[in-house]
This record gives sequence, structure tokens and C-alpha cells, in this order.
Amino acid sequence: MANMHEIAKRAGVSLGTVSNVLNNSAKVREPKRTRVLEAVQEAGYQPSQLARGLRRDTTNMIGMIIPDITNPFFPSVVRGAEDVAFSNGYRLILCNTDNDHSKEIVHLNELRTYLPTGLIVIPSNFSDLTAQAESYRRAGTGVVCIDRLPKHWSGDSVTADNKTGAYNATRHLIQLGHTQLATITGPLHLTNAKERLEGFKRAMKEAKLSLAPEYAQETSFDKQGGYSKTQVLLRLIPRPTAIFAGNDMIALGVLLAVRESGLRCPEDISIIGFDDLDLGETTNPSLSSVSQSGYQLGTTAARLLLDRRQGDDGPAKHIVLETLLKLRHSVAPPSQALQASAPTVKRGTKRKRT
Amino acid sequence: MANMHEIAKRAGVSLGTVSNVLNNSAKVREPKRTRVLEAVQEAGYQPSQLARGLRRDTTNMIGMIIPDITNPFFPSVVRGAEDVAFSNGYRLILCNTDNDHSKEIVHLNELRTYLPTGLIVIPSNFSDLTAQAESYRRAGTGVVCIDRLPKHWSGDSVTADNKTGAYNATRHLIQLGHTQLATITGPLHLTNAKERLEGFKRAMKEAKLSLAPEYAQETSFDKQGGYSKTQVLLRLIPRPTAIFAGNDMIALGVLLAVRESGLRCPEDISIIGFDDLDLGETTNPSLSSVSQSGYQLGTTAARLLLDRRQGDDGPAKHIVLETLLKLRHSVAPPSQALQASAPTVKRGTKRKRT
DNA sequence: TTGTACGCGTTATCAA
DNA sequence: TTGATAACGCGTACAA
Repeated sequence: MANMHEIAKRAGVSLGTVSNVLNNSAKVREPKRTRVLEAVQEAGYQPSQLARGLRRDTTNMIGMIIPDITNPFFPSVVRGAEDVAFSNGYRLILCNTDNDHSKEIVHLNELRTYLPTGLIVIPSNFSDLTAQAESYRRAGTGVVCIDRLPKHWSGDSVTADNKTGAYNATRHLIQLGHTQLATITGPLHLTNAKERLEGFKRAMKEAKLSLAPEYAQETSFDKQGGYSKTQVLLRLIPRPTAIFAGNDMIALGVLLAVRESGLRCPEDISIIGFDDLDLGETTNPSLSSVSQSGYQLGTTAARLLLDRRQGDDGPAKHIVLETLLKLRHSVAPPSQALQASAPTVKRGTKRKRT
Repeated sequence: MANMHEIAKRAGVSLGTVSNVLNNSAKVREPKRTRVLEAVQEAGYQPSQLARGLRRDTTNMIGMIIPDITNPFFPSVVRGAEDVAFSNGYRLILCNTDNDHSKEIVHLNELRTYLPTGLIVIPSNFSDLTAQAESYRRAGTGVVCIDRLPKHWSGDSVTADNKTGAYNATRHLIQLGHTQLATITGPLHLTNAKERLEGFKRAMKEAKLSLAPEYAQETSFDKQGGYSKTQVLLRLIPRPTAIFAGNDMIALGVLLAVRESGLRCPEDISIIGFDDLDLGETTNPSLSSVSQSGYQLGTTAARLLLDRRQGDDGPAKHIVLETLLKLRHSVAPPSQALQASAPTVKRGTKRKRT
């Protein structure tokens, strides 16, 4: 592949002149300037990002570390980051951690040696990343955590307003007349899961509704978790009439379990999820959800990184994105019968026969 | 950040010795060997991938160029590729093209300068990539196209057996008794869309069923396309009783349009999609689909690349993965009434009132 | 077996 | 404004 030497030779100029033309680092007079540009065209020359990075002590790469691209919420986050990155001349290195902290560490350590412009991290868990981040900062590389935060995180961050989102969703259920509410949360060592539970609890407290511990189940952020914990919830007496799920995947599991038990959504049980994934639109009934923009999460993080790169060295920024309660067909007021007397599983079974 | 010089100084050995220890390029005696390893540990030293790549003329990166990570089929492909890559010490650079050929070219040109081990490409369209690929091959870098192929592609490839998959799905519908079949294909300049149409046509021909042109609609591979083309199909006389969709996103659009028109799936219209996405399980009715493993597509491609890297320079490989017809609740035999007389839209409307 | 010196392709410095 | 040269960090051929 052609290199600068060859361009210099073709254009009959020196190495430095070629570099100056390519980087506008110094004015080059017209006859030579075009000769260089022509030679570049002819040879199809592209500067080696490797050599350039080594020399400049930084590359046009942005590292992105996420738990699992297969989780439906993350692709739009990645896409958001990539769009901003690409349009500014940066490229994304994508790393999945599978929520495995050791894999996270491997990526964190290795990515540094590519001298990336910055790093966007969706932490796999609550493990402290301060030490790693510090080592990046020393190299002048920005690190921004998004979606959830690791322990003691004091650097830049972009998250959704989980607490308010959960609060609004719960309040809506309460205003509809529900008094027997339950929630299925994601792993509580993740800050987003924890905050959503807090929002839920706050709304309950404000409405002077009590929350027995068994009405708040913790599980993984997936369909399977939602499914099995719903089976637990449906056996409780009194049976909950509304379930706030920690995310849409959990909500999907809730829906399946409810359907399978012979109960109906929303007549017997209302469901609200979190994330507002596309797949929530096509379920039956369609899923109400707290909408947060993954795409915006990504773009905001990338932009933050580029700002830092431009020299913004102000104090750490903690950007919190608003959420929006998106109502579809999975919520309704509790039925009269259920309000009058404490419902039992029997009642649900009976309804099935109807 | 610590470099080899520092390690050498700390361990009291020369630069070359450090390199030899790190790369096992030469036996180093025990006292020094451990001293080097200790120094590496203490300093948290990681070799610069940039410098190493420049020197070795190749890096541990694999470029992956896809249309859009936001399309639900692609994440598992990416994940498959990344898993194989990671466990062999390689990393993935992810690039979205948005089916924009010019963006594809930009990535193709730039990625080369990172001296990646290989390239996995899901081509954005039928545009010829032979020239680009050739330039990679000259640099000893493998290129493998997956899912669909560009014009005149003669290099390595991994694709699904689209034709057989579509054929089996169509044949199943015919065996159920359907005679009025229609299909909504993806963009026919994409080889996978074209092959699926061919499979559909072959099954039709074998069953001696005629296919008027308006019963084969072409659109984009998304929900919107499926939705609007279904509206067209439902107005045809006789109305089709079964629709084979070019992929699951289209099938989803079909389902929505059918539902909205007051017809029922599968009683009035059977639907089969392609891809077997997760979201097909949770629709109502659940979606029958031709299952192909995106994950396997990714792993196979990555493995192919690594094999090439190991020195396999045999002729181009064209790996074709099998598909599997996954039957769920969106298919049924045509109703008797529909079989007896040609159904009209009126009939559908009538049923709505029932 | 160990150490030294060179080169990978680029950018930055400095002298002309 | 231009050109020559050093340096980025590493791997390796070659000399010791």
C-alpha cells in the first residue's frame, strides 16, 4: 500500500510537504499543493491510522464497552454513539462484556493501548472502575459512564431519570385506582434498577400504600426473570392488580406468565415496563412503558467525549435524560370485583372458564 | 504509560530481552525471565497495539461492516463474530453503513489502514466490492461477505440457504390447502431477498399455482413496508389467504395491517416470516418463520477469517447455513368458506362485525 | 542466550 | 514556505 514516501516521490516534494498538505499544518504554495493532491488521488493513498496514532499519541477511535449487544435496548445506544462519532471522523470499537467484570477489565486494559479518543462504558456491575478511569484520564482520554454507574463514580455520566420515570409510572397506576401494586426489579446492584425501585417506593409511600417485601421481587433484566417472578407474585394473597416491571424484557415475561395463568391483561392485571422497546408495540396487548431514548443516551455520551477532546476540562458532568410515560393497552383501572374483595387465584381461574 | 524501556530498566535487562519474554520469541533464562514478568506486573504494562501493529504489519482487529445495528437481525450476527474474535484475542471495529454505499466505501478505505486481521461485511447493496476486496487481499487481509453478496463476489462468503428456506415455507402453506398465495419481498437488489423470492416461486410452480405479478410485492425489509404492501394485497381479488414475508419485520407489518383490516390471523390469513427473531414469539398470534441463526452466521465468518489468518489459502469458500421452518400460531389451513368461493374484502368486513 | 540497532509510517521541530 | 531529521513503541535480524 502506498505510503507518504511514495506520494512525496511522485509529487517531487519532500515528506514534510506532503504531511503539511494533508493536515493543513502549514501553508503550501499552489503548484506543489495540487501536485501532492493529485498524487494522493492517483495512488489511492490513505494515511496509516496506526502510524498517525503512534505519532500523535491518540487515534480516531472511541471504545465502547457494553454488556451485550443482543439485549434489545443497547443497539440504539450504540447506534447513537456511532452516528455522532462517524460524522466527526471517529470510529467505534465495540466490546461486549456479558456482565462479566473480568472481561470488562481485559477490554479496559487493552483498549487503552490503542490510544482512543475516549471511552463510553455501560458498566457490567457495581464494581469500582475509578482506578481504570484514572489511568485513562492521565493519558488525556475521556471516560463516560452511561445508563448505570459503577461504585464511587465521579466522572462524566449520562443516565436516564430512572427514579422520576418509575415514580410517574407507579403514580399513574395508583391514580387509576390500583392499591395492590407489585414490582419486579432488575438486579439491585445495578444503579438503574435500584433507582427505579426507589421511584416506585416513593410513589407508594406518597399514596400511603404499604409494600410488603414479597411484593417487590428482584431478578435479572430479562424475559425469563419476569416470567418466573410473576408466577410468584400471582400466588400472593391478595393478588396484585398491577405490576411495574424494571424493564420491558421483564414486562414481556410478566405478560406471558399472566396470559398463561388464565388472567387477562389489562382487565385483571395492569403492566408497565421501562425502556419503551419497539417490541412493546406489537405484543397483545401492547405494552405501556416508561420511554427513555437509548439513541440519545449514545449521542449525548459521544458528544460529551468530543467536547472533552476539544479541551473542555470543566468538572465532571452528570447529564440526566428525561423519561416519558408511554401509555398503551396494558393498563386499565382495577375491575370492580377486585376492588371490592381481595382477589384470590381462584377468581382468576374462574375467569378463565368464562 | 509504561513502555518497554521502563520494563527493561526496572528488570535490569535490555529491551530485546523484554520483547523475547513477552513474545516467547527466544528462550530467556530463569532469573531474568521472572524479573521481567514481575516488572510487567508491577508497572501494569500493556504493549502498545499501535506500535505492535505498525511493526508486525497487522493488528488484532477485525473490521465488521453492517447496514444498521438497530435492525433486530444484526445484533446476534455481531455477537457471534465478537465471541469468536474475543476468545481468540481479536477485537471488533463496528461500522454501520445505513445501506449507504458511499459510507461503506469510506469505511472500507479507512479500515484498511488499521491493518486489521480481516473484514466481515454485510454488503449494503449489490454494488461491486471486488476492487476493494482485492486491495485487502493484496495486504494479506481476508474479507468475507455474509448474509447477502455484492455483485460478482467471488471471495469467501457465509449465507443462509434462503432459497430452500423460502421453498419449504411456501410448500407448507400449499400443503395446508392454500391456493391464493402472495409474497412481500425485501429489496430485490439484495441477493437474500431475491433468493427467497426464487424459493417461493419454485414451490408455486411445482404446485402448478399461478402467480400474477401483483401478488408479489417488493418493499424495504421493515415493518412499514410490510404494512403498506399488505394493504395493497388485501384489496386484490381474489384476496390471498396466505402471505410469505421476506423477513420477520415485514411479517410484523403484515400482521398489523391484517389485524387493522378486521381480518384474523391465522383464520383468514396465514403469515410466515423469515429470520425467526425473538419478537416473533411474543406477538399475538406468534409468528411462524424460517429460522436462520444470525449468531452462527457471525461465528462462522469469524472462524473463516481466523483460518485464513492461520495460513489457509485454499480457494474461496461459500458456506451455506441451513434454515429450519419454525411453526407457531400464525398459520392455519384456509377456512372452508374461503376455499369454496373467491373471498372479497367485503367478506372480511363482514367478519369484523361478528 | 543476550544486547544493539534499525525500521514500520507518520508528525513535529527546526534550520534553511 | 520548504525540506531534513528525530521520535513515537515495538519486533527482529544480527552481532556479541
